[in-house]
Amino acid sequence: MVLTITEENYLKAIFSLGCSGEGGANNQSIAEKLSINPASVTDMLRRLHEKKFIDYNRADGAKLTKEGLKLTIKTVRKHRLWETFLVEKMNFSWSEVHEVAEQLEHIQSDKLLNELDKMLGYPKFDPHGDPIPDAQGKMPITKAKPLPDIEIGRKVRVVNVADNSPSFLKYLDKQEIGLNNILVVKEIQDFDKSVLVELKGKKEVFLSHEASKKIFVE
Amino acid sequence: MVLTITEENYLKAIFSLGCSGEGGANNQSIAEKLSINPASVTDMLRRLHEKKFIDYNRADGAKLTKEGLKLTIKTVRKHRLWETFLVEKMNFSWSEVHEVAEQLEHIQSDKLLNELDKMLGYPKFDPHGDPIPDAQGKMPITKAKPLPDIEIGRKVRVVNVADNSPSFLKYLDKQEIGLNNILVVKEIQDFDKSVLVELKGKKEVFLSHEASKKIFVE
DNA sequence: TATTAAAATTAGGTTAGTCTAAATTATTGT
DNA sequence: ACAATAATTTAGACTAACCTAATTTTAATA
Repeated sequence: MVLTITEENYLKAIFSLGCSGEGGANNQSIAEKLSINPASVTDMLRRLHEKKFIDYNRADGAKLTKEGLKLTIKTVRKHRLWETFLVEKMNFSWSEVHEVAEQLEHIQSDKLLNELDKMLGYPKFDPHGDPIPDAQGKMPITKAKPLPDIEIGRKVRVVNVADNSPSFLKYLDKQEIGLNNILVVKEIQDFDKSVLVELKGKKEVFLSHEASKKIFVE
Repeated sequence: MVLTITEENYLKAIFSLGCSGEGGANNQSIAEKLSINPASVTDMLRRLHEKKFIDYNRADGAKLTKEGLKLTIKTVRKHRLWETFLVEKMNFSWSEVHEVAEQLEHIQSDKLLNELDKMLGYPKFDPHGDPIPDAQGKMPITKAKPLPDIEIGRKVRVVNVADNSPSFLKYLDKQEIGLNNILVVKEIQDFDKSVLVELKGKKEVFLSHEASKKIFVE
């Protein structure tokens, strides 16, 4: 029941690929996510299958088993609690936390995890608006939608961003778009689907279609 | 300049063996400290020597170079700051921190380390009374002595314990001996060198010679 | 249906870190 | 000084994770 750090990272990759889509994760997408060669993935998938953490076949790809899912959700919980800690207690910005949390998520101590949760006031969402599973593995659910799906003229609140890379987050910082900001969708351009939004103080900015798809609002 | 976790652990072992004694650390003592086979140590010492982190020869054993010392002190700093964090902020007892700190000390983030230091108020000693190197690598120095070296009748304060194992620390907890406790040395028994000390509230306890050697007072 | 392209796997190799067993080198007591 | 003992090193092998190159399998298309 004890996973290596590498195994944890594979399961996380399979989890995140499985979430945002159709069936399971295929060999190639996992390889890409972990920045390794597809050939290297095969072996590990076999191992994870033997250990009963995933179901795997060529047709459906890799999918987490119940046991695999449980372990992975715990890793996700750790990752997101640590990110919250870094922002709330250690003066990190949301664009700085990911890399460090990738390390911290592998620390093994249930007591530390529980104390962290308590210290932070049992948060439900991390600094990017991603849901934090509770100690039982339950995730809060929201009905957030990506910005391009919002009707023109509606006033909405940013609740989640679907890309935690420093480059994207720093771009949002520059545009003065942050979690819980209120904004109004003014126009969607026909030719490139870019979105014009009004921020507080009447300031208006254009967001590319690519960027706007990653901004979830309510 | 980037060390693997294993390399960091070797350097820490060499450091701690070099501190409490004569010349350098020999093959066998390192193996014992790391709970591995002496034959496995040889290779790594060669590697660390090649990378200029240690000087090594059969006569003098392994000694850290300036560069090796610098890196090791940083690891020690991290370990002790994390231990302090766990006790001060996360409700850990001094007998619970070591194992988790062994994991946390390998986290790589200068910002996190500095913020940790700041959050804790730049502590000079960890929960076992061990000195915490500052950001420049400087260690506070104390003139603490082991309990058996104290004259009968003197009133002293516990400032450090030289064994961080849970078993020893829990034993001290049972005896109600903790950091900063005031105690009076009443007697040293001839036949087994055990020490009789008076705690606050006039309570008296016997400490074996083994135990008393590990308790440092001022 | 046969060919081509894409995806997955196999084969063989590498590095870090470990092991056991055997061989070598030092140390030490008489 | 020399045998016994202790410490170290070498040799050879293992596992986890990765790689590249070649091959096989599956899917897509003319």
